[in-house]
Amino acid sequence: MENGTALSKGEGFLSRMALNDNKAGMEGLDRDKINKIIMETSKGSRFYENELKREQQVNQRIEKMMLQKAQITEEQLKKAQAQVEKVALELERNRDLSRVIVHVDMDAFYAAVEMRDCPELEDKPMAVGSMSMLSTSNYHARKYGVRAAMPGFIAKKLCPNLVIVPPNFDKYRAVSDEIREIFADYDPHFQPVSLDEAYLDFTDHLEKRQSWPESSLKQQIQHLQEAVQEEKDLSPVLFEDSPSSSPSLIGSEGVSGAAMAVEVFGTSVEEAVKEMRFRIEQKTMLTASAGIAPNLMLAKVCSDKKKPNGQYRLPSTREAVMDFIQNLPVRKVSGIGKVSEKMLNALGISCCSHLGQRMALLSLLFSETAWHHFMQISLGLGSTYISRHEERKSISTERTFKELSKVEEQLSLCRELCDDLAGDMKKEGLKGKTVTLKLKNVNFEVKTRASTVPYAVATVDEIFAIAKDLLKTEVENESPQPLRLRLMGVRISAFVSLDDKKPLQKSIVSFLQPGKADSTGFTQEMHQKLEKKPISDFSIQTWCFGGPPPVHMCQKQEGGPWRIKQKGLEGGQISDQQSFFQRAHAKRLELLAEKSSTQEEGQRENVSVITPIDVHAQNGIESSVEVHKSKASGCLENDIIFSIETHASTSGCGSSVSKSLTCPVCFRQVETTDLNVFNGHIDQCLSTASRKPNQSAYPDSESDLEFDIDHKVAENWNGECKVEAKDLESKRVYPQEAQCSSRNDFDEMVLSISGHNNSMVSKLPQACYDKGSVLICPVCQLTQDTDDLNVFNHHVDLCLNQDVLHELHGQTSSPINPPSVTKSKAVDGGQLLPRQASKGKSKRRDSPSCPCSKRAKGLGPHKTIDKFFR
DNA sequence: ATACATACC
DNA sequence: TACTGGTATGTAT
Repeated sequence: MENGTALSKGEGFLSRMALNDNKAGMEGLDRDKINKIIMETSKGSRFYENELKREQQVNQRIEKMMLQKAQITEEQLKKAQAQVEKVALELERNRDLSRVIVHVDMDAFYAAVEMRDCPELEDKPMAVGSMSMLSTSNYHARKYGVRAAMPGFIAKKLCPNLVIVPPNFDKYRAVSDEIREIFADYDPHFQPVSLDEAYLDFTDHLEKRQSWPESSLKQQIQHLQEAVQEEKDLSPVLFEDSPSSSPSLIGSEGVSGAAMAVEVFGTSVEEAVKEMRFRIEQKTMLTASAGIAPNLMLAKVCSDKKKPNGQYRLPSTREAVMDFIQNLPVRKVSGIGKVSEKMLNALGISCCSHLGQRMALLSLLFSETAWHHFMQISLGLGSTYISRHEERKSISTERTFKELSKVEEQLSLCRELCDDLAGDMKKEGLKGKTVTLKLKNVNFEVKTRASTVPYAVATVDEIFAIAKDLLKTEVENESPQPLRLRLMGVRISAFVSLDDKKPLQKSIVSFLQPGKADSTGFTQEMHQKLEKKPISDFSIQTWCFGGPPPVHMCQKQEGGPWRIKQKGLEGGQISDQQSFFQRAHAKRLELLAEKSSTQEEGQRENVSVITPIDVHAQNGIESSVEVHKSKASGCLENDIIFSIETHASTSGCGSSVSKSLTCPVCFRQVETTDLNVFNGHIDQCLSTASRKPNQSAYPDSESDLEFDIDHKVAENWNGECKVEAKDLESKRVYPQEAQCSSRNDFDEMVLSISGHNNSMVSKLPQACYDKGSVLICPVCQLTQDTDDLNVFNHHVDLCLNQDVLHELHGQTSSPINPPSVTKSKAVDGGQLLPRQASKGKSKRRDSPSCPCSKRAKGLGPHKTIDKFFR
C-alpha cells in the first residue's frame, strides 16, 4: 500500500494539473515554465489535493491494467488478433467515403465576440470568464499558456496583463443564431455541438452546387462587374483603392459610401466552405475555421488543423484517410480525454497508428465498446451522418458557493435549485421520474444520490420533496459532523411525456401511428396478412408485444412461497426481461409493418403467429379471466399477440363499436378510441413496468391484497388450491379458496379467487418452466439450434440489427448470416449517435457499422442482453 | 436503478 | 480569495 502510494506519488506527475496544450494556438510554449507556475499557484489547495487523489486512482487503474496485460498469454493474443482482424475487415467493408462532412468552429468564440465589441481589447491578451474560471482566451493570451477551463487567478499568474472579461451569454447566443442561419443554407439538418460549433453534411448542397452552370457564374460576375463599373462612372473618386486581393473579388462602394464586397465562389467543396466562412465573417465580423472530411470524427480533427481562420480538407480516399490518421495523436480525437490518453500511453500508444498495431491487446484490456471505438479511430472511421440532437435526457442545475455547512441553509439552497429547475422544466414542458442530488464538499469530493419515483414530477414542491429527502439522508449519514458543501446540484431524468407529442416508446408509437386504415396504424391488408383472417365488422387489431421469455430467460425465484399478484396492478409482473422482449417484438412488428406497406404479396408463415388472448373479462361478475388460446397453423408457442378488439356492440345494431381498447401491458380497458391517448397509456405502462412493487401507476379501487400460494399446490397447478390473502394495509392474513383455471402465455397460472373480482396470476413453479427448454429468438421468433448463450446472444444481436429489407425479405431462414450492409450505430466522439431513420429521401448509405451489430440506442447493447442471460 | 468517472464545450 | 455548469455516456455494482 505504502509502496504503491509512494510510487504513484513519485511518478504521478500531476498530468491532471499540468497545462493541456492540446489546443490551437498553443504550440511551442515553454511548458515547463508554465507548469511550474501552475503548480506553485495550486499546491496545497484542496483542489490540488483532490486532483492528486484522483490522479492516484487513475494510476491504480493503469497498474491494474498492466497487471492484466502481464497475464495475457501468446495464445490469447493470437486468438484476439484473429477476432480483431475479423472486426476490422467488417468495418472496412462498410467504410463509407461518400459523404462530405464539414465541422465548423468559431475561432476563440466568446473572446472574439468581446474583442469585436471592444476595440480596446484588440491587441491585449484577454479571456472571457472570471477569476475562478475562464471559458475562452484569445490567441494572444494562449501564448502565455492561458486557456479555457483554467481558473482566472492562475491565468493571471501566467500572464499578469491578462484582461478578464465577464461572459455575456445572451450576446453569444445572438451571434450563434446568426451563424446557424448561414449553416442552414448549406445543410438544413446541421447538428449544433455548442454555440460556436456545428457539423454539417455538405453532400446534398454540393450536388446542387455542381449543377450551377459555369456560365451562370460568369454571368453573375459580369453582371456585378458592370454594376461596379456603373458606380465608378458615376463617382470615380470613390474607387481609388477597391480591394482586389483575390481574383474573383469584386470590390465596390456605393455612392452612399456603404461598403459592398462581392466574392464569387466556385463549385468545389473548398469553395463552398470558403463561401460559408466568408458569409459568417461578413455577417458577424468573426472568423471561423472548418474541417472537411468523409466523417464526423475526421472533420472535427481537420477543423483544428488550420485554426484560426482557416480550413483543411481531407480527401475522401482511403489512402488519404489512413495517411492522415498515421501520426495523429490519439488525444486529438474527440472522445479520448486525459484519462484515456494516459492509459493508452502506458501501453505505448500515443498516435492512431499505434492503436491499430496494438488492437489485439486493446481488445483484451478494454471493454468491447471501448476497443471498438479505438478500432474505428485506428481505421479513420466515424459516423457519416449527422443528426439533430433529439430529446434531452436530463435537465439539471447546479451552483458553486462558499462553504455551506448549516442544514437549514443547505435545505433552502436545495429548494432554490429545485425552483430554478422547475422553471426550466416548465419552459420545456418536461416531467421526469428520477431526481438526482449532486453534492461536492469543500474537499472537492463529489457525491450523487438519486431517487426514482413512480410518477413524474415537475413542480418545485414535487422536486423538492424528493431532493430534500436525499439531502437529509446525506446530512444524517454525516452527522454529527455537518456536510461542508461547496456545490449543490439537482438533476431530473427519466422523462415522461407530458402530452403525446413526446412519446417514450418510439418504436411502439411509430408502429402504432395513425395510418391510412384504422386507429392502430394498420391497414386492412396488414390485418389480413397478419391474422389470415377476413375483414369483417368484427375486426381484431393485432398487437404484438413479446411473449413469455423462453425458459432460460426466466429468473428463478428463490425459495419461499409463490407470490400471487393482482393482475394489472403489479408492475413487477412485467419483468425487465419481458419488457425487453416486448421491445424486441415491437421492433419486429415495426419492421413487419414497413414491409407490409411496401410489399403487397405473400403471407409470412413465420411471423403471422396468432395467439389471441381475450383479456376482457374484467366485468366484475365473472371472477375469472378467460384465456383463449387459439392457434393458427404454423403458430409458435412463444409468440403472444394481444388482440385489441373493437367489439360490435352486443346490444345494439352491430355497427356501433365499444369505446375502449385493452392495454396489452396492464390488461386494462382504456376508455378511449383516440390512439394518441391509448399510446400514452401504453407508454406509461411500459415505462412503469419495472417499477418497484406496490407502486402501481394505475391504482385500483380493489384493496391492496397480496396472495401467497403454497409451492406444492402450485406445482399441481390444476384444480383447487388454497391461498393466503394478506391485506397489505391491515397486514391481516386470511385463507382463501382458489381455482386454478388456466395457464396463460406469460407462464403464469391464472386463479379465480372467491370473493375477488379480479383474477390473480402466479408465476408457475420452476418445474413448469423446465419443460421443453428451447431458446427462441425474440426478434425472428425462430427456435435456435443452440444452447450456447453466447451464440444465442450473438444471433439476437444480429437479428435486432438486420437491415429492414434483409429482415423483411425473409429469404434467410436464419439471421445468423449477417446482412452485407448493416444498419449501424455510430460511435463518434465517444458519443453514441442515433441511427438514421430508414425512411426519407436521402439515398445515402449507412455509416459503417460495428460488425457485432450492437445497437447504440433503443434495444440496447450486448450488455443489456448479457444481463438477462448470465 | 444507482453511483461514479470521463468527456465535451 | 479564487478551480464552472450543463449534458451525455461509459463502467461497475
